[in-house]
Amino acid sequence: MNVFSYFRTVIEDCLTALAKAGDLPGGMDCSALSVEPPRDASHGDIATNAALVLSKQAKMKPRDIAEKLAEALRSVDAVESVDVAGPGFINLSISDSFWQKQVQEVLKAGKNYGDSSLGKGEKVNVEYVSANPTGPLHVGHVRGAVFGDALANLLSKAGYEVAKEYYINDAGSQIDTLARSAHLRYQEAHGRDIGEIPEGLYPGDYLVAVGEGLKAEFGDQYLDAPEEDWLLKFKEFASSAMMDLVREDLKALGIEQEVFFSERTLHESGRIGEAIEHLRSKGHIYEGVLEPPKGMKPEDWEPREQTLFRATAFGDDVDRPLQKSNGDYTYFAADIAYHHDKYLRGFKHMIDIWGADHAGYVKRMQSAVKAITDGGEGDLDIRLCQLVRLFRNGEPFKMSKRAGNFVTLRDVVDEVGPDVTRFIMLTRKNDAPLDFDFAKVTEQSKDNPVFYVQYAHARICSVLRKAMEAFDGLDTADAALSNAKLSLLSDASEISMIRQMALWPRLLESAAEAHEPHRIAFYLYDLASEFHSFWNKGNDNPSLRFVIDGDEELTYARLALIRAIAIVIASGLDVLGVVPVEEMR
RNA sequence: GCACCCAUAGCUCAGCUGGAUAGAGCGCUGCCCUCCGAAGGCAGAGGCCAGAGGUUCGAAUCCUCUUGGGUGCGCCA
Repeated sequence: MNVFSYFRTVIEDCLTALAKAGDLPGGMDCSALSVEPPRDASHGDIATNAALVLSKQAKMKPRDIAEKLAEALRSVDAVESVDVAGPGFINLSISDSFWQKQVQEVLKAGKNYGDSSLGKGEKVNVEYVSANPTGPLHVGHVRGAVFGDALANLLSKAGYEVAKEYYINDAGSQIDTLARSAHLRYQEAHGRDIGEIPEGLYPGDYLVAVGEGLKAEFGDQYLDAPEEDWLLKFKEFASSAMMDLVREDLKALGIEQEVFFSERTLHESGRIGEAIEHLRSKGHIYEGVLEPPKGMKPEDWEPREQTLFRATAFGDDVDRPLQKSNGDYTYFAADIAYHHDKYLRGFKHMIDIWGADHAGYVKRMQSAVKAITDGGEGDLDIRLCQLVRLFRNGEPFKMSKRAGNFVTLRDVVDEVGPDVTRFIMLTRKNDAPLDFDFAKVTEQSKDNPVFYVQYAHARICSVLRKAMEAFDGLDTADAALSNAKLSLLSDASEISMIRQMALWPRLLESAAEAHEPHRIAFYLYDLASEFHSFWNKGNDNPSLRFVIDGDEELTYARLALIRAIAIVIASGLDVLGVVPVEEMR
């Protein structure tokens, strides 16, 4: 149950009742009305701005509305007290018994607690990573990968039908380069000395295995053959080998996308031309000449007539070319066809995750989606992920791309593990740069949020184990715990912990709406913090410990409480794709 | 030149889509603990939310301008 939407309906019911009694006008628009936890705990549990928002419509002073509404709310069962504050806020204090009941709600719902129907089962396509298949994923891909995956999980928990997708950029000149690099390794596999890898080819030794594979596949038939004989075959072989690498890398991070969409197939099937014709039929395509960008003059710029998409009609700054001078389609043209395809597959909502260096591309893609979907009903949100800066013990990490020894995704995951990697990547807003220190992220201390959250979960598991030792035959299954005598949970810090826990459904929804999975990481930190602080109280005051010798009833109620906390932590970690641990090592 | 992103405590960052006296961690100061309920605890100081206007009951949040950083700018993907 979402406590806040519950009280929203309570408040709206009161307004309706007041309207019926003639104390307020009826049929008022309540859409701007908010029901939320007040920032300051001294303002009670729940605050609403109802009186302020309705003042104009009702043609009454906010305080007057507030007094009437407050009076009505006082007779609501779960409401302990009501007061009107400031310009007309209404603050509600909720009874302990209402909060205690939330523990039971969580235990009964389990991991499904907080799941929302916000998305109404609508389809959303989340596309992320989408790197060129020219080598293993490097560290720059990690953040987008984690972000996209967590966002997809988040949306699916919020009631959307989510597809996780990867667009394979296997049509460009990089793939030619890949094939040529592979050909070199193919020669090497036949025992030839290839010397230094020439400038412009990929030097990475991950291609050695590809060379071996090509040898096994084709023998020596292409050793001295002209490029046109083998280029196509080598492209296919190498890029598919690279995609296997990519998939393995992603799997190491716990990511498994269900659709891998090849750009090349768009070119081969004529789909790009179809998409352009579709746009042309709507009048969004023309042949024209672009102005050179002002302020910076490309050296080799010369006016040229080309096929242009009228992006300016959909919010972009300039119209965008769809064909290169050699007749090939531009990357953008293929991307239009790709997004058109997503739309035709039933995705009205699309989300792309890109690196921040592609920011300049956002407007044109969004305008294309508007243009190519019926009545502009498709919506494309593009989330940009900023750089990750690597450190070791505070020292910036040097890497040389030229030597091919860049830091790979696998380097990171192998060293710190997928859970730490994923959590840390989500401890910052996606559009803010992030520092990643190999030493700090694995440190077992309060300063490390991953540890702090995991530790809370592990501590709870350890308390449960301990309780089973202390009380013979104790049933710690959730179903049994939900029958605990929860009214015993009356200490202020117990209620405060429940309050924090009950924020989860609301937080999940707002994070989903905002497409901001990082909020979950911050929430989990706060929830863990509530738990740790209660734990610490038990150090000074033994009566606040979880396991109380000789008082099975109280122990049981506290077990129910912390078990519910553990469920919410695990549930949140699930969204982030992090496995909750049962003990620290 | 143009577009987009960013600017919050000394540092690193949150801030629930416009709510009340702006929060956390680190660092700093002062107390407490040395307990395996180990991988510390409690409290305190610290702010013109870059600056200036505007929108309204109400702005860190929305709009405009300025300053200062980042990214990108026709046939790369």
